[in-house]
Amino acid sequence: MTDHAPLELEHFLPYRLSILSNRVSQAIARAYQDRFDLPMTEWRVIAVLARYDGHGLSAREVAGHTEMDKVAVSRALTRLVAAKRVARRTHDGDKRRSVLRLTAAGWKIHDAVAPLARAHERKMLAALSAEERRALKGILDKLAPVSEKD
Amino acid sequence: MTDHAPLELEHFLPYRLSILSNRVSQAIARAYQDRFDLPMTEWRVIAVLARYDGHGLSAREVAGHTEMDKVAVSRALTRLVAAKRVARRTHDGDKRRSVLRLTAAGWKIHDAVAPLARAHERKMLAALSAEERRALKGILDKLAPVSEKD
DNA sequence: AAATTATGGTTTCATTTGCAACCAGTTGCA
DNA sequence: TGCAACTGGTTGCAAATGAAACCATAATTT
Repeated sequence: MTDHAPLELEHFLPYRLSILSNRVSQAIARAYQDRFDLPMTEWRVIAVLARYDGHGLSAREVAGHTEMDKVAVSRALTRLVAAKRVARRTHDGDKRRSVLRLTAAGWKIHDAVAPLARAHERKMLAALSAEERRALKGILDKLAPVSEKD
Repeated sequence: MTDHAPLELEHFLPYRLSILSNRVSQAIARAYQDRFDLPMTEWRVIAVLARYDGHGLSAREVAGHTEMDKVAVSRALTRLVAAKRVARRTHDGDKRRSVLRLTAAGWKIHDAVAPLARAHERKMLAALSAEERRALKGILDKLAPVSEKD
């Protein structure tokens, strides 16, 4: 019998990362979905519109800040606009661009969900020591570029 | 103007985790897919069958080890068996259970892909210092339980 | 200024994924 | 035994995701 050097999945970094991330995302996604009928994608759009309030971001810019592709953003916006959580106007100088802003309803969702999100993060971080928390930040900073698209 | 305390997505742990994991997974997935017509799910099945060689695992057991749900495993197996990468027999004492084994072709794939996987992991780890690598393991160990299903 | 190329955004279609219902076989128990 | 509850695995259907084609407008080239 040859030595096949089988890979031990449960110690394989990309695998562990994927499992962890999927579990976390799914838990959060379900929470938002159940309480606000708000899929993750839409939450992310709301989050960046809140963050860059007053800038009147375009869909392209939202895509940049959320790391979503433009199709996903477009679909999220369709629903958000329909639900009147986001107001979409057309850019004055460029009729292709949209100009996006949270409505009052959008802000309300944001203000309700943001603390939930933070609580979730805190719960995760609570499992770690202070050094581990610091280390994790550094690690993520270093790994992010490695995984970048060419 | 009220204080809306907007959430900064790019510093939000679950978000960062999700972005990182998705990028990594997708890069790897594409590599396997392109070279071996092997989706991640099927690779995972192969990996655990290789790991528990000789045990004649059932689909249920594969699901357990891969953290995939049984439907995903079933579908992956359909293709793997069709491609003769996995041999499926029926358990002697229990006709519901399948007994799964890698075929020679399955092993060949495994032996080709495993080093690729390891190389990918090495590339990630290379971005980190020795302490960071150690820290990361510990962090993943601690975070995994937090995210567990109830 | 007409023709080309590029950009913001949407639509379409094919594939993937998740969930519930389902089928077959097994176990527990009256 | 015979019936209910359970388990391994598959199927079918609906929603999520991704890639390419597409439309309208803008910028660039000649």
